[in-house]
Amino acid sequence: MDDLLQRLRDRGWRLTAQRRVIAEVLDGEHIHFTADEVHARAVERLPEISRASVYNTLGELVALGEITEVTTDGRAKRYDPNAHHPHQHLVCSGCGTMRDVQITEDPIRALPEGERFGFTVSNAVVTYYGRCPDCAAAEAVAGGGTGSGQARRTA
Amino acid sequence: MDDLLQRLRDRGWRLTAQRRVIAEVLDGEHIHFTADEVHARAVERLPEISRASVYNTLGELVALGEITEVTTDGRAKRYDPNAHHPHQHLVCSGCGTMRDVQITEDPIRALPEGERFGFTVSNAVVTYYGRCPDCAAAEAVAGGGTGSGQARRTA
DNA sequence: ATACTATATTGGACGAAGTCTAAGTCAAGA
DNA sequence: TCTTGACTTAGACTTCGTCCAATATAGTAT
Ligand SMILES: [Mn+2]
Ligand SMILES: [Mn+2]
Ligand SMILES: [Zn+2]
Ligand SMILES: [Zn+2]
Repeated sequence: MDDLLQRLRDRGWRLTAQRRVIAEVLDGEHIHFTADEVHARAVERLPEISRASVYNTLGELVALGEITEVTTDGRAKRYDPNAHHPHQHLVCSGCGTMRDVQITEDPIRALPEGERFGFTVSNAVVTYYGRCPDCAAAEAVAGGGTGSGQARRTA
Repeated sequence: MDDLLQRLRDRGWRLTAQRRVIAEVLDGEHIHFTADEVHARAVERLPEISRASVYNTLGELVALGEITEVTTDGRAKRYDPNAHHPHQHLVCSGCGTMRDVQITEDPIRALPEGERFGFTVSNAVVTYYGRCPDCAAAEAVAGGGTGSGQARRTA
């Protein structure tokens, strides 16, 4: 975290209060926040921080490879501070909860040459979808209902 | 295609001009359109068709499993008529072109039990990112430039 | 062929997520 | 301490998508 701030300084960043607070939020709980969730937490420490600064800083951190942008479905992007340790995600289609997972195979190896069409393939994103235990339980209680509808939490 | 209309009729759908036209557009070129691209092409055949109907129908077709919704980055969702033949996608990070690809491994098998956290895992989406030959060529011409910037086409 | 009605369509208002800009502020070096 | 270019800010704006009340119509019953 201090190392992060140092790396940023080394890259010529001005260390503003805003950037410091955003770094703190991302460091605190390493979990997948949306930009607005980051903003909400940043405001607690620095009430006048703007949405624009959060978007700017997150975008810059992504460009530097310090955090990762995760898009699941049509919802808001989430920002993943766990960027130096490559991993994939398991997402609950009921409530949106997201967990880091490690897989055993290198997915790039699963793409044969004949399926590359001359592309230079640089990375693969694997996302698993399913029901988390909570949503499964909620469904059981609801008595085999429609299977849809669920308050949308996310971590 | 006619079979699609038949399947819809069998499911109790009213066969309206709008739905017919949307089915035609999706059938014509099997490629990954956004809702607005579908609308633009539908309008050529049925000028008064509304955006709302396109969204409604696409949503219904997805629910029936007749087409698939594809989200790559933060942009508009794309609709994939190639739904009865499961596949993954290879996306050019330069221009956004998207190609269907077949992979050799079942990605779900690459997720160990210990990494499932009690979820019932139902499917995995694998997306490959890279540079298409055109973008690679354009870069070479530009003489090892920044590597960014590129008009965003998509197929 | 006509009437009926549940289902579908429409335009436009609305909303969420994100981008952009012009004016003001401030971190850091001299 | 002064200076200045990098940074921040509020709010307008864009894009993608949803929702609604009013209207039209596919399919069926008569
Ligand atoms: Mn993660
Ligand atoms: Mn496809
Ligand atoms: Zn859940
Ligand atoms: Zn390309």
